[in-house]
Amino acid sequence: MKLATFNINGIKARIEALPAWLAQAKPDVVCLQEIKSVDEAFPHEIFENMGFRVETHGQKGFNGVAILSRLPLEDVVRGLPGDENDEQSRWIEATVIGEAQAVRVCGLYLPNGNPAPGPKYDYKLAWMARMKTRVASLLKTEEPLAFCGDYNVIPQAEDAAKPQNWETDALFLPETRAAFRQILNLGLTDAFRAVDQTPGQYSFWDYQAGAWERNNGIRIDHLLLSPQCADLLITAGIDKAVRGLEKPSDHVPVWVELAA
DNA sequence: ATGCCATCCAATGGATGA
Repeated sequence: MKLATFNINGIKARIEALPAWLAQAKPDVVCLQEIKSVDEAFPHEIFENMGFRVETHGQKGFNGVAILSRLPLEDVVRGLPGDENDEQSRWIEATVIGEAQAVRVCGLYLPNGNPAPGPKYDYKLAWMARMKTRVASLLKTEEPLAFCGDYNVIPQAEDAAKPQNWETDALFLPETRAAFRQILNLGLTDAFRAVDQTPGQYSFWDYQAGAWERNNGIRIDHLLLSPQCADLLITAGIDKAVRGLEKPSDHVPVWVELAA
């Protein structure tokens, strides 16, 4: 099973680039973030005609996540449990029935958190604490789990071209990285780092200031795997070239191949 | 660099993003 995550920065704006990447990369399952669409307005048919089931958890204007899958999906959950007052659409789960193995796939769009300190940063840290609780709960099932999405976390200095520029940013503050490590330390594996320890591998380049041309990027899109899922890991990669194509998102797809 | 660009919603500008 090829499983990918891709922050598309608006489904309407990516209505040509996303199908083009799907046709080329041929993933079986894709977690999308920032669809920036309500469920009713999401263009299901385009993807259904390509053989994908479509499950969305949308919101007007911003945020919004979705799962596209060529494989059967069961038990879809929308929204991160733990705060019934949270109106933001940032979490969707489904069990993907692979040929050899079912995998519980969680697609997530972790809050940005800037400016820090402030209420947006408080929301980010609270969201991460809720995610930790959800991960711990799912780990008890001992089924293969994959947590895929835009984490808005730069895990290490080697994951940024200019780490000094991010020292006071919500994506790289020590408290952010500590909260990310707390989730990892439940027993998750950063799939990309399991297969590639090379510094300077990025998944986001800002639209501004020629960030792409200067390779001024950061690695913030991650697939974290539970122990039973990490045992299925064959390989992982980042589709960097997508950033240089026509009308790109500011993020590129990150993917894993699983023996599932 | 104080958002330089991009997207969305709504309306010729504001909010948001990382």
